[in-house]
Amino acid sequence: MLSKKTKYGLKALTYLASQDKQSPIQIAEIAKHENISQKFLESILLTLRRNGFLGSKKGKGGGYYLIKEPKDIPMTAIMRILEGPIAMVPCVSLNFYEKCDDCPDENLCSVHNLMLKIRDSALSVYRNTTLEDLIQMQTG
Amino acid sequence: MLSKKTKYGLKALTYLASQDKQSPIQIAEIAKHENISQKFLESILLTLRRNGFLGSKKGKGGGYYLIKEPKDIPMTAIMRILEGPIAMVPCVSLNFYEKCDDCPDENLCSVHNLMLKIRDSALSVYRNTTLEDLIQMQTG
DNA sequence: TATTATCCTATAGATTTAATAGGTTATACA
DNA sequence: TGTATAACCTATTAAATCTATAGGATAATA
Repeated sequence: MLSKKTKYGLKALTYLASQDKQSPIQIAEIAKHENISQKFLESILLTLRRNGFLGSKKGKGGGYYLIKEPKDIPMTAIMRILEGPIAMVPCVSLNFYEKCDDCPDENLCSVHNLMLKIRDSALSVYRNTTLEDLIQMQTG
Repeated sequence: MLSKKTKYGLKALTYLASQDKQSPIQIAEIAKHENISQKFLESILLTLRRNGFLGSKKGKGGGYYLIKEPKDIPMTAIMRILEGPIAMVPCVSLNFYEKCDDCPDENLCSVHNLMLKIRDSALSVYRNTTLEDLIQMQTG
């Protein structure tokens, strides 16, 4: 299951990316528009800022804004920050690898090899999809 | 994340499918061979039996055995029973569809459309992989 | 009738997720 | 300079889910 955190984060990023003006957008506006708990969204946007996706400005007229061009933000990066590993098991994860406690030999593990395929299939989607593509999907 | 339940279930099925003899295999043997808690595995095999994948026999010489040919058991079926929906969000699920509370229009939701692609990519793997293929993967 | 092994329900413990609380800090502007 | 605004930050709670275990009931074998 995709976590609400990731879902809301993606929606917020899409909303920010689809704005014409480059002035900051308030959390409250995004939360209202996307039907998200404002406090929860607050913590999500904070994470995205700390990881270099968003900039922010405090006080009146403040809010959040994208730091990079939507076309330069691949889904792989966003997913890894919000959702964690793209792989379904740590033993096939590129960025979060961990050996299984059971399983003496990964190469002989049927689950390992199946999940390798699943990982690759997901990667091929995420690697070829940027935030800009997400906006396209939205409108068409 | 793939649940332990699914992981263990897949390992058990692979183990059963890779046996030469057609006599029942005891839970204890599978659990030992695959380093799985026997009681936990018990409940998993029970689920698989109730869903028509396994047959069982009680008493001495009893155990579990496959009902169908490994080549006739697609991963889609196993995953849906053990792990639940293949889709990461209910709104793109073929077998477990649910509308999102937020989201007035699915077609305009970027998350929806992204997860549609992810679902399709996973489906293409699961649909083209049977239990027999899992054994092949196992041996290299 | 004793032994074996599955069957079945309930429940406990652990972990993760989702959301809230409550205040702090920085900025704008009158 | 003071007030309103809006992000910043940590901690905590509430709910859900996952993992595992307990303890006996049932059926088959010999």
